Amino acid sequence: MESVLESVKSGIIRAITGAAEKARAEGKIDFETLPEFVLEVPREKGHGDFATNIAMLLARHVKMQPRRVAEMINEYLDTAGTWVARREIAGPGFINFFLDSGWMYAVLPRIEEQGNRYGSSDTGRGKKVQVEFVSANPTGLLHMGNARGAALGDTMASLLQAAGFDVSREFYINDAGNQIENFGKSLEARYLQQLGHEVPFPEDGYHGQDIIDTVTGIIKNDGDKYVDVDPVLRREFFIKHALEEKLNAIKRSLENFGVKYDNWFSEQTLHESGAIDKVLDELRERGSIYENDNALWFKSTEFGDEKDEVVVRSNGTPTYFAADIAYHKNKFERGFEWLINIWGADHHGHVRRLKGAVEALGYDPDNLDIVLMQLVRLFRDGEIIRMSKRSGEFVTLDDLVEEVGRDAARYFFVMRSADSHLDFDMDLAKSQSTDNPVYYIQYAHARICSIIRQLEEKGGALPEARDCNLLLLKETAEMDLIRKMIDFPEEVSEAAVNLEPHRIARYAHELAGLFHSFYNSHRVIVEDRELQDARLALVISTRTVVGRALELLGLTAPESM
RNA sequence: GCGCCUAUAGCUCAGUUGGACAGAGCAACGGACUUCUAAUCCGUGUGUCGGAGGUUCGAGUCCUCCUAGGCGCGCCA
Repeated sequence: MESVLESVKSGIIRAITGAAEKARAEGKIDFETLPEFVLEVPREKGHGDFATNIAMLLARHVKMQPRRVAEMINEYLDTAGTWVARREIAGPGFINFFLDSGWMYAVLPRIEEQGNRYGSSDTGRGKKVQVEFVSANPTGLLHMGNARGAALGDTMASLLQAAGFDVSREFYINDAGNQIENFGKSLEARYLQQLGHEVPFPEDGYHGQDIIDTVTGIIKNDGDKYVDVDPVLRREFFIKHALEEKLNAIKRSLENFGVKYDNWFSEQTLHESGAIDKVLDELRERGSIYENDNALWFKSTEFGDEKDEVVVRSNGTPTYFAADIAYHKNKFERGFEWLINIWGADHHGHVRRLKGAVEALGYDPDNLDIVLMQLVRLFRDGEIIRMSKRSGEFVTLDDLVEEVGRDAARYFFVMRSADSHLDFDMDLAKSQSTDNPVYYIQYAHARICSIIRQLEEKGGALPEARDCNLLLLKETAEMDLIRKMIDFPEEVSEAAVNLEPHRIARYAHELAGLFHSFYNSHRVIVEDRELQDARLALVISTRTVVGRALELLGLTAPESM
């Protein structure tokens, strides 16, 4: 359904187009095709509710002063039935439109009618999208980078769903390759060490306490029965056992963070099914692969990369990159029309070559978007928490959720755009004060619930917006709040299409701010029953929109605080 | 050395995709609770938009160069 904003704007745009064409028909101005003008909301309130730049764009073609063109168009402009009350020509040639404020009231019955669907749209037209995020190595615990990826990916997916895309959330499990071999060797060494054998620990092994715990668990169940087992079989067992344990822990952590996947995709299956060999054959046929030094290389330089990349090592084993190519082909084969990957910025070097590989396979690389997110720095007591496995100070996702809570953690991770470095202030995230944006937003929701409770205690009934005299809402604070809610559907689809969840974090904060202003200057429960009903309609809608914004961000909407 | 990202108020960051006088939060100061939750609100001001050129009616936004910081440049992932 067309939003309130869209329908008002499209009416004015039609009028502008009509005026330009009429002026041309009467020989006043001459142009072949109308330039792509915009009808936008000016920054300055004094410049009207909407403004168009059509005159400045046309001026270039018709070789007239922009203001003269504006006057011409203004003369032919018929804005009957568009809510436009007044218009002016200003600045270098803008035509500003001032609307009768009545145009805004329609949003309240709209929100009431759509409820939690308000803000959703058909922008995506059911396009199949896959968001792949976190995809952490199943050999360790989830760190801050994974946590930010989880919050960003999950929120993007929610936004895309709201914008009418058919979304699937996926986690790629790196359960194959060198690092897994290494993982197996580490487990094996720990196992033997725990049982008193003097064995060296692998040079690049996994030093964490967590794998010692895993091994202790194995010993508890099976004792020393693997000491005399063939090492290859032994490692195979350890890997299988440990991966399952780790993966379950990762799943639990993410669920605890409010993130649920539609699919967990195992890299190992690509090796076992022959998908990797197949995709390499295909690339070879297409001439994108060559042999050098007994290894196979992908010609990524043909796609703008700095150098070519090995896909099969001289020892015959495929690289991670080879698996990734097969994985992305698999994604397209599953019918996804738009692939979104969320990666840490330290992986940016792989973007070119993966897109190159996608292109080499005959797919459009523009259908693969790789969102790079900058790293997270944790602050506590004003100091950076330096995390390293060696120092032992290592904050995991579980630690973070336990310390600051899931809502604060999720909000802080998405409140900045992905490509800005994130300074995560643990003290601020924990504080239950005005400084904390999470509480600020949730408090707005709780306050509205409180008003409604008060009303019900007094035996009052909730009105329906369409039965209210909404014209009674004419205070600045009321109109600002209504105007903001009108923007919500566009805000959601813009945030979705541009993969910018921070816009919704910001929007929620601004909306809450407008509500708090209103709350402090006007009472809802008042003597005047008609006014009370109109204001109730206003705050009920506000609760819906704040609640929906919180929901999209994956936060709870408390009824009292 | 080459490549990618970043640079906006004292701090942390937005900036409607090229529009009019560049915004918000925090910090600072002063106010507002016998009334729906003061976890709130209302006032007070701050900018060589890192620097230099260019593109045009118009640049924080696009192009080039320079400076500073982060990251990457393995037959690791």
